Amino acid sequence: MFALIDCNNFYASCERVFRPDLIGKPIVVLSNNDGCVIARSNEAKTLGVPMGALAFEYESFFIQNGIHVFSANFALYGDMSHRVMTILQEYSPECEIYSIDEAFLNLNGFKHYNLQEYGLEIQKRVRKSTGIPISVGIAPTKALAKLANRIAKKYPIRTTNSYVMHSEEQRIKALKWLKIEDIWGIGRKHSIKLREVGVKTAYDFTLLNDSWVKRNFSIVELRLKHDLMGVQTLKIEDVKPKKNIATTRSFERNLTELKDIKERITTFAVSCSEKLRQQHSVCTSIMVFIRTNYHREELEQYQNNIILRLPFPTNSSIELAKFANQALELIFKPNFAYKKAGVIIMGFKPEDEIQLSLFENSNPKHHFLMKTMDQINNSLGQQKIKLASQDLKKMWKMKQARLSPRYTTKLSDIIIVKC
DNA sequence: TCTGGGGTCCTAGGACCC
DNA sequence: TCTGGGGTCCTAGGACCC
Repeated sequence: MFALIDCNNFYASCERVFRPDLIGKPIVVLSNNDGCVIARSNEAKTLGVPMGALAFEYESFFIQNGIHVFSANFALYGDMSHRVMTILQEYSPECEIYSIDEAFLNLNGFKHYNLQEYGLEIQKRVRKSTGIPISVGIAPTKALAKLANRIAKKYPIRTTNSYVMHSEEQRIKALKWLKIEDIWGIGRKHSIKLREVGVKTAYDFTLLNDSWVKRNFSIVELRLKHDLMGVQTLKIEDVKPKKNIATTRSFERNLTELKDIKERITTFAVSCSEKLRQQHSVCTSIMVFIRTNYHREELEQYQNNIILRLPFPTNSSIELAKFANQALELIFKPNFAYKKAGVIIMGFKPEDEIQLSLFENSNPKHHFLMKTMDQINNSLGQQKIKLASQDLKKMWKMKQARLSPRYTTKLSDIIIVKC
């Protein structure tokens, strides 16, 4: 059996942990730049706030309905996630952290356990230790555990969100209940295509012919089908080093000047480099993109991207910033109002297996310089040391009007308890 | 005024090899 | 009229996830 554990309304729940006065009250969390809603508490969902609701459109709705609004506080959510995951790892030798708020546990070999009670125990423990409410779905395969979790959320039993799918009858009933577009791994495009051939539920999907599924979709959907049929096809995955690393942002205002965008691109490249060094890799290609605001159709639009193959593999912030700026100059066109840009690095290799080139190589001094920079930034706080071409005056600030404190990661923000 | 950010995997097709 | 057979590697684009 597998368990899928999912934190309920994770970002909203994180905010509530440190604001117990908001228990039972509606909460929404906004995206970067306070643009749109990316998380909602159950109360906010009930009031009818949709996912992705535009903050400026809903401003008065929030006020009228007493909805508490937060800017995204990823420092807090990342740390809370780490705490939850650390606990979950105690409950199985094999744990896959699937996303910031979800994990699979392998429960094969737990057949003498009462899994219903085990699920409840995990739930209680996470709640007690972190304050985060979770849902637990337990079933014979990963895809079915996803489904069991959905049932657990939808039909809580006396305020507990835990469901175990033991029997074949339960499996069939659940599959008949699950709409095709709600299957994990079947998105919008696929569900439209499936509905066209009369497949309305997950159960219908499992009745399809294998080769038809493979031919019309791919091996991924075929594996999913088998997993839904109760045949363990998807396995617990190990953490793998990333294959791409991206830093992309919308700007809080339009940028037209090359020098302004250069500064942003430099900062994005530095951020990518830091993540790259953390996983001890070097990269061989870099992509830079820029775009105008595609939501504003009345303005003249332009977007472009370019991939540079680097003359040598590197993870130096200095070198990657330089290449990123070269790339930018190749695609930048004046007289456009740019709204978003990004840097994506690709083609990773382990940093201790670099193939040296006869002609040009990464500056060996950078290795030590970067190590020192990372150490300083890790101990004294991010961005304490920057490249001079970055924004030294802190001109750029994301719009984060309603940011909560970093309760768990910043010394001055830790709450004080008086007793 | 205002619209997020970061990932993965698969496939078809092209270029190349013998 | 008619044009082999068997491979590998790479990439862009499209689907999906949170």
